[in-house]
Amino acid sequence: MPELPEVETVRRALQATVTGRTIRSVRLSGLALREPIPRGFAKQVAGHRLTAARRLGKYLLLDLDGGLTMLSHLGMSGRWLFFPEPPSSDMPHVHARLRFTDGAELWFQDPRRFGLLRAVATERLERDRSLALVGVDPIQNPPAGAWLHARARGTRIAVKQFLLDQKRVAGIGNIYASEILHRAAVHPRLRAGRVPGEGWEAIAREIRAVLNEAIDRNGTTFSMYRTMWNEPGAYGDQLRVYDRSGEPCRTCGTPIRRIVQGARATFFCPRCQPASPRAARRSRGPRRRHSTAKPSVRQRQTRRKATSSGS
DNA sequence: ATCCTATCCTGTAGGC
DNA sequence: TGCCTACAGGATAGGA
Repeated sequence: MPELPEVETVRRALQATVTGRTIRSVRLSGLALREPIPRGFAKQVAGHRLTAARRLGKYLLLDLDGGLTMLSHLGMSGRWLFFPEPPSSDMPHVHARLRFTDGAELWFQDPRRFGLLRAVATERLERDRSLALVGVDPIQNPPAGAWLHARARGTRIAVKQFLLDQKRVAGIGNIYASEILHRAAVHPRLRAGRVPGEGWEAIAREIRAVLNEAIDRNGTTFSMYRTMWNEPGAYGDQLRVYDRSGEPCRTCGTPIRRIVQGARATFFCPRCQPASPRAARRSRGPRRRHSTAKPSVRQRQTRRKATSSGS
């Protein structure tokens, strides 16, 4: 569920609320997530104060004093929930409850249990078996088009799959991969090794633009994602292709198509994202979104709607 | 080495 | 209404 913008939204909320608080005690559900929460977790973190909330790709890093870091991943359905005063009624699928010395609580809820929660010595984070596999973070360290181009040389996987691989660029998931490729005008099935340099320049540009715009809107709520304040993300209105199968492309009106790649849905516009570079050159003439001086009526409406509906 | 498939789990939407 | 199936924002072990 949560991709980089959703995780960043959660990180900011955690940074603003739980840093400075000291953990008094921890209760665990005992159910395994992606892997079991380690037995000693509660004892490790109890008594320590949260000093910072960081993020790497889709991983959240909650630093504690004393050189310890809580490493968490939200998987498909994970949420961190903060309660200044914890509710008396129980909630389902809560796997960890951190109680602070002031009575506030932080809960980790995860119905599908694909998430992750463990404590790692801060100085050993780079060697953590999960984090060690995480590639560059596109917000902290935006990859240049040439860098992506070089990384893609010789690889035969589709460019959509390339963007989903967390070992290269970390944080892009299934929604934003489709969105980035549409805005970059690159067909998702193109082999990454065959995407031309100008394609990678466009992809690099749109990775930054899409992720930053999504962060500005607190992410996308497709079905279950909520911010830590239980509010939906507002980027949903901005989606150009994701989950819009059959609906008109917001750029050219052509019906959006849904295909399956690696058992995941991909959405794209067959006209804006031609299957071959040759076809791309052929069709580039009539509609040049990025070079027209005047935004289209539709673009202006979208912009106005976005600014007026912002929280 | 690289790439692909299946798998973990629950909730929900849509078809009948 | 209820039952059934398909699918969902992720990561990864293991096989090809």
